[in-house]
Amino acid sequence: MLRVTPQRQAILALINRSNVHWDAEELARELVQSGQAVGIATVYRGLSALEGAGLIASVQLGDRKRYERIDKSHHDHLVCTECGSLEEFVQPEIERLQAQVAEEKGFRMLNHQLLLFGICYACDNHDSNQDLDKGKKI
Amino acid sequence: MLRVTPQRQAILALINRSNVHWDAEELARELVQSGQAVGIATVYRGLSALEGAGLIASVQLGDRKRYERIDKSHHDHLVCTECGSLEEFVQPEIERLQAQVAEEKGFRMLNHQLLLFGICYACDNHDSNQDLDKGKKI
DNA sequence: ATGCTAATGATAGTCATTATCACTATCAGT
DNA sequence: ACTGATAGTGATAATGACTATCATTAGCAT
Repeated sequence: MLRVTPQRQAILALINRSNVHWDAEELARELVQSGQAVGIATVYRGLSALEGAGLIASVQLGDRKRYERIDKSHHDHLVCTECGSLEEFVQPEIERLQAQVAEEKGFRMLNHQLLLFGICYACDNHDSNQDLDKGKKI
Repeated sequence: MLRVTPQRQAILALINRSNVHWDAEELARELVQSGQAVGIATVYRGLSALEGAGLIASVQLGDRKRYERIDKSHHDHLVCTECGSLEEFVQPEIERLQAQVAEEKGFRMLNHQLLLFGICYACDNHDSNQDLDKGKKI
């Protein structure tokens, strides 16, 4: 049922090629620049389909949804509210405790999302830099 | 600067009166029914102001933001993707490990959000009930 | 009581995402 | 390879949650 199209291949390739956390608009812009423009609606549908197929993963950040490549290992995110950057981390013990909580509550956990909001090292140590004020807030 | 108005008192009272996780629309509807109608824009501003003042808390769920009363203790949420219900839980060890991760990364954590998505006990054991299909998906 | 200014509320606007729809492309079965 | 069923595309309209605007109202510091 899920068809392989040039548009989806382009989207998938771009996401798998880097550690960037893309949102639909950024991805569409990048595809235009690389000469393989894809309609914005198709980008949204493609991202949704690829996520459904387990080929990419997503992080819901406020009103925006960002997509990233799939790692071998699940990870969570540190979100800098100054510059919008996402940093990844892995903490197996947290994962284990989450599963344990769900188990205790009779809750069949399918998924989870852990976001730590705050100021990243770079922003915390260079906040005299006025340029950073232009960074997107979350 | 933050003024006390009947509208905000009504909003605060409603949220503090129950364990319900309200969103702006639901709250506005409830206020209309209780005879103290408040403009939808005022509800949004009131919720934001009350959260800023530390009188209520919020959980960002997909595209919607829900508000809840402040407990003595921080808690996280189990989100049922079948019926949309929110269940709360506390796991101090997870909290501690989060702080430790941030510390190690040189990240100044200000806040966090942990959501466990899945099927709650009620939905998991009564999914033959067709009515549940009408439940709002997250 | 008075005035400064925050708050209200009706409504218009914003913005990310989804639906629509005519058309195109994939792919399974011949 | 041909072809039909149907999934995908893309331009654009629609949706829906939230925010801005602005004239008017109302806390609250003095």
